Amino acid sequence: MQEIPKQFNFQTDEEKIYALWEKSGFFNPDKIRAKQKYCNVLPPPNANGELHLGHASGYTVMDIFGRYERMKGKKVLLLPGKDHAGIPTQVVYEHKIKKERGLTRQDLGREAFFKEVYAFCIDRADYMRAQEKKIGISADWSREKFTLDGDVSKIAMETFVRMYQDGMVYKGKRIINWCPRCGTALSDLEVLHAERDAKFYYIKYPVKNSDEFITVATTRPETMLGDTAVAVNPEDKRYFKYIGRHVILPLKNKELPIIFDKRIDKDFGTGAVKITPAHDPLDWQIGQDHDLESIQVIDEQAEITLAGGKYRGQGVLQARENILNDLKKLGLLEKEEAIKSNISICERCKTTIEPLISEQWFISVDAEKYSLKKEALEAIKSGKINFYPENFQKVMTQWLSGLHDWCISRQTWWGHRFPVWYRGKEIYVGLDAPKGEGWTQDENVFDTWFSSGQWAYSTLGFPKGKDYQNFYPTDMMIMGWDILFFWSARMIMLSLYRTGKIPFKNLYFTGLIRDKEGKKMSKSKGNGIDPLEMIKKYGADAVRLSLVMDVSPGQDSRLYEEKIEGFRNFVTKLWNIYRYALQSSSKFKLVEKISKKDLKSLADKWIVSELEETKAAVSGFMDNREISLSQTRLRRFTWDQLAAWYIETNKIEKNEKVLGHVLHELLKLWHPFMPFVTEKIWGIFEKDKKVLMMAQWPKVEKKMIDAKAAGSFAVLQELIIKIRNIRASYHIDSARKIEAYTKDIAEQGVIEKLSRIKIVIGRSKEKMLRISSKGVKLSLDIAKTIDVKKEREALGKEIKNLENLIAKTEALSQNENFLSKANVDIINATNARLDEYKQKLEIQKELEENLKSLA
RNA sequence: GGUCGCUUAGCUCAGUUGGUUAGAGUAUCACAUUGACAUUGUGGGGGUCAGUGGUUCGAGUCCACUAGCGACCACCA
Repeated sequence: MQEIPKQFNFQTDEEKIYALWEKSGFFNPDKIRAKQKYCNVLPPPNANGELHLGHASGYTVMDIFGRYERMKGKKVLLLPGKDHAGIPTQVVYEHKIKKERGLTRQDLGREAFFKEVYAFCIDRADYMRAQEKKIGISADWSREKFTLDGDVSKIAMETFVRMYQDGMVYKGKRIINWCPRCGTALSDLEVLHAERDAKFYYIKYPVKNSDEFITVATTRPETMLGDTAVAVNPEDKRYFKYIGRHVILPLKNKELPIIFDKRIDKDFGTGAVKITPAHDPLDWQIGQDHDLESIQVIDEQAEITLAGGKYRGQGVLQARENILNDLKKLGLLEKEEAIKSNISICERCKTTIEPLISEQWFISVDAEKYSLKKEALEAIKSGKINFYPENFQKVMTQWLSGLHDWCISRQTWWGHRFPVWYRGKEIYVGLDAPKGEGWTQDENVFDTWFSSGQWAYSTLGFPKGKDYQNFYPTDMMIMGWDILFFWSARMIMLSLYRTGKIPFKNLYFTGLIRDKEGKKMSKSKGNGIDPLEMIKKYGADAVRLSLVMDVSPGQDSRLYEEKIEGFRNFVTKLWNIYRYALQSSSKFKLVEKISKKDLKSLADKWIVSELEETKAAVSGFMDNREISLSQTRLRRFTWDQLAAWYIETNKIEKNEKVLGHVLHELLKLWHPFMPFVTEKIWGIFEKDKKVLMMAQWPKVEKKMIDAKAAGSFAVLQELIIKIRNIRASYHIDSARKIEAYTKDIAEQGVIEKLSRIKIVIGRSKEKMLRISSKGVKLSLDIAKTIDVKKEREALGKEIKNLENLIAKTEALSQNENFLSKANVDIINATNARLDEYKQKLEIQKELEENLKSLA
């Protein structure tokens, strides 16, 4: 007998198993001989931190599909990478040098800063890679990419150059979102909105040549320094009399035109709005349309500019206070009102965004020569990309439809610097610096999503690389829904433009992992769960299961330690099934193939039949990307059928070959979900074979499906459960063997053992409790122990239930509409069901008679 | 304002193209047990599938509306 520990020792074994897989070489698709291919370019995590649950959950899904496809005999490439993650990484590193050395990036200078951050990222990447391996992802590390790698960068740059040549990028002065803390422009997507308590200030603007006033309401009085008009709705009768007239801007004594624009809501505030084109997106638009001057009064540090006169140099909040005081002195502040207001904040640092006019680079999403927007919409509409869940297709379509030009220049240092050079009024856009003297390179770097948006093909060596030829378009892309717009939409647009093809055939969204209360996990709240700590405590397999089981795509899920613990117990259960097998016989081994001849007992036929049904169901679910359903089905087979019933019968009527076969197939079926424990067990049994990871996914043997055996076994189970039930409700000592009489019975041994009774063949004595399932009857010698009244009540309830069912089913089976419209299979099944109910009813009535006789 | 979700057992969630008497995990209660099982086994209780209406022979599943919750997008001067 082999000695094997009571549970899987994941703490020491996981690392060895991962090393074994790496050594086997099969993470690398070049080592796999197969015609069919499967590729998933993995989303690169930001190379500035730690592996968190979001990564863990995504990787688990990616790995499950990857391992499944590999076992199905495909050349599988899971291509890992890291993202330089422009702004977030810069923010992290700036904090670091401030804290550790008291330095700013300016102290270091651009070049030195970049070098340091680069080294930092490489170091973090090593650290994170080790973490990624812990979750078990079967990625080809030899192909790992970084967004700043030369080849990857070059492709991204080329795309920019081409787009420039195709008239799809332009540089222009526009109102943009400015983060004063990060010191850069941001795209609309990088701006969040938050509701804050604010004040609405009503300010009186004197009307020129009169003693009247027009009152405007604003939450940002400091911007009035840059006002260039007051606008009202053209249908607002209150202001008709001011057509063609002017107001005087207080504090600056400047004449402002009164303009009419239908974008002004006459029911909001006073219906009159101060227009500051330089510091408000809507005002900017109105300013453009009415040819208004833009006066920048707030600078990039969120301080008042020279144009702000005496308020120059003050921070916006300080200026606001001073301006309000001055207005009060002049009697021009009519009133203040507390309101809730939506403000824009920086996604990364939560600083209030200052909208201001700035010269930036933009991608035109709807250019004349090539419309990124239209092409993407069309590709999605054509259904070339399968969305999981499907409704995210709508979300994507809607977002694309309303897409504006995308600001891609960032005034940070960490990232791809624009391949643009200037000399006087000359501009040069190209991959390499232009020849000649006096050129200076554009200071900006690309929005990080511009390079990651090209990840699907830039990592594969577009356009000539072997991987690109082999694996593009990729098969699968998996990400959290929170980066749907940031990433997947941009990947679709940029890939279509650059390669003419969709980047991936399937787009699968995972939900967010929340805490037990459904709250978002975050460092500041301290409610986060560290996946690595959990792996250490419960094992990677348990963590994997807890992240994907009973979870559906795109739907958020909650995670808490008890849940992981439950899955750890399941891993232990699986382990012990194999431990039992090993201990049951010194010769036990896994069996690859069996034939019908090997099936001896009813239980053998039943379990093999169930195995085949399970294989078919699991494969079907997996092909539909239904991870959770696959697992649920497998779990039921493993625990409720195999462990609870078959192994119990196997203790009575051993059939090592059948058990060995079932366990052989079971390991394969579980492997994509629980790679470590299954590989470990496989290694114990199949020392000389290649790794389980490369074993062939089970094929369904239809001829082994045996409905008759399944039916007979169900009868057996019913009888046994009935006896157990009686024992439980009357607390009959488990040691007491109830005597049972019957004329003739199959599977006597199994019934006796599993329900702890002693069967005597022969006529039953008087006053015995009868039980029955289908045609099988047993008389139990416990008439004295039971409460006849209680049993009759229970039986009565059951009889009534059956009668109701029969009435309902009978009505259905005779309904003409049903007969003419329903599918034949359904009709047959309904009739069969009806017969079954009737049979059952008959049995119950017999039992009722029996009970009456006992009273 | 627009869009998209969610609402199923005490809790956390599944529910595959509409078709058995709606499931699992967990919790709880009773009994048993250290026998492959960091426990496990057996059994019980627990749901008018948010509500209303519709389509259908048949609705947890499809449609409409309502309510509550959530998210996203836009805008809020």
